[in-house]
Amino acid sequence: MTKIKESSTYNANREIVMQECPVTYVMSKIGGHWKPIILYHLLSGSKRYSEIKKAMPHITEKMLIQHLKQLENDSLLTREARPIVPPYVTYSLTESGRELELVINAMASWAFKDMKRNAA
Amino acid sequence: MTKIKESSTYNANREIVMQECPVTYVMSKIGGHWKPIILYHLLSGSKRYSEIKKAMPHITEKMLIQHLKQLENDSLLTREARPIVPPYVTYSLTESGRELELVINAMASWAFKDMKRNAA
DNA sequence: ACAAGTACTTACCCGAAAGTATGTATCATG
DNA sequence: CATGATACATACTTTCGGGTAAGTACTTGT
Repeated sequence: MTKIKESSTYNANREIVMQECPVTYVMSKIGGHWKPIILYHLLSGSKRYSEIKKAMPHITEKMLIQHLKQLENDSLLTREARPIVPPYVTYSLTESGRELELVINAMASWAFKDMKRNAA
Repeated sequence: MTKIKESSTYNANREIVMQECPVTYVMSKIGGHWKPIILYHLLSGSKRYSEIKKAMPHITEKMLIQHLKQLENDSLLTREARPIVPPYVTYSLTESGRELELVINAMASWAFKDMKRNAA
């Protein structure tokens, strides 16, 4: 897990902004290149680690577990490991995570509209 | 304007992801600490540069104009400068920018729900 | 004995985003 | 003639997210 320095303007601003800006709050949970994609793939149901990996060929393993852990910490998904070998680990969305579908849909419909507009 | 190096894995991945992920598309337009706040302040109507600045005490001038220009480039707002001195410049949302209100609302309602859930 | 499969972990590096500090143009006013 | 107001611009530095490459643990199959 990457350590975070506390006393920087960067983080000070981030916190200030977080408290007043729900958009930034959401970004802090699902921002970055990979999180939305992970969530998207889990919207269709629980998946094994290796299944997610297969579904996202461009992500590195480091990034994948890093984000899976962050999403787990943020209570957007849960991890279930069966104590067998080879390991069998599944990830599923929580209530909170599933509710993001509405947000994602709102973003998607704006995005498609905007892409069309800018293409014309 | 910040120059962008083309041949990096980072940007390669970014482009791959952008084409398939509307969420990332939206993020590329309104991501970062400040853009959503700027948009939020403009939702209540056109504002002068100095008014926006006053409304966002923590942002530096560099960040403010940088993001205003990016938002203008992305056609989310328009800039109107009256040729007088001292300068009088106003910023207003475009159609595209105003349509983001729906997205912002979806995000906000999820954020508040999630904040409450995590506080309990 | 050794490779293969699964789900990670760790050390190191690089580039983009954000922040700091200072400078610029124009004119009105004291 | 110098100060203030407005809306920027630019050089430099720090911070953080992301990427590369390699290693780990445990067991089954050959």
